[in-house]
Amino acid sequence: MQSFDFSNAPGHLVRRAHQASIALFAQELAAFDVTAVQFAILQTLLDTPGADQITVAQTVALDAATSGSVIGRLETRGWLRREADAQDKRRKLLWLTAQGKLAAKQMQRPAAAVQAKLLAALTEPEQKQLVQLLKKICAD
Amino acid sequence: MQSFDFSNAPGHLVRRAHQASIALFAQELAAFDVTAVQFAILQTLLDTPGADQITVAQTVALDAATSGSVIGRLETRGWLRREADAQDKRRKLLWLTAQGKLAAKQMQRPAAAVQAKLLAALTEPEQKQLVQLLKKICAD
DNA sequence: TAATATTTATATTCAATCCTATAATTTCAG
DNA sequence: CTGAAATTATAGGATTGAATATAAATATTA
Repeated sequence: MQSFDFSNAPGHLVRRAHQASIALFAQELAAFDVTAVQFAILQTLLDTPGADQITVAQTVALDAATSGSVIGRLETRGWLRREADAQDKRRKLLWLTAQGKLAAKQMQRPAAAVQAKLLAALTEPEQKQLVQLLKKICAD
Repeated sequence: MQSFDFSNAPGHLVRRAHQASIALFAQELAAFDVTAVQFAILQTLLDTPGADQITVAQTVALDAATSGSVIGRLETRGWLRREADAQDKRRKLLWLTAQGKLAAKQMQRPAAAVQAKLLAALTEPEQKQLVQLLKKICAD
């Protein structure tokens, strides 16, 4: 009945790949009860301690509102703390707690396993190509 | 500080690609105020009128709970109606309304434009390859 | 046939996501 | 310097998404 073939549409495939990625992440990191986005924020703060929320949001590709709520959950969890910037009182700077640092490092191995499993159906060169193609369409 | 390089992680790139896809969809189909998932359900019902919710959910890759709520919104919108199955009273069968059919068909052109724009940064062969690779990792 | 298991739909809960609006600051222009 | 514009954080609302629990109906098995 001439409907749109969304099963081959890249938008639909990307959505399904995202679903698979999220499910794998939850499975592999069940012990931490952490999401992929939370993990990304923790890794960012491992790299750049004291960053402000906006910078972290840009780094992990989130809008300010979303990053605020996710960071709030990480704070409640005791993995990071927010501190007002003395220079610019609008800003809140973010620091991992000791537990946050430890957890963030322990998550790295299972997070790498997620990536491997997500691409398990592809050959080595296909894996590299997929990453390159995705980077191209994600380039701002 | 030896953090995880999520900027090249396929899981993160897939999430960003999904974000881009959703944003493009909202932009190109602003006149319809419809989401990609809602669109997929409408196209499915264009193809298989009278399908039940579970079948539709599987077709568009949604769990039953989510499809139920999305379908409820489409019903409120007047684009489809739910009808109890006389044979199996657990089931509700789905049918597009006249307006639903019309809208679903009018959405096809802008939805195709979304796919084209999503892949605009890629060459023709790259586009085909990305779709093939995504299909591989999405294969159940 | 009766008890059990499965299927379907829905409600609830939580997280992620974005949008808009608002408040508080800071910066910039006149 | 003062008023306008931009920035940062947060609140509220809506949608997508999954998990869980429950209710209703059907199917299967003993």
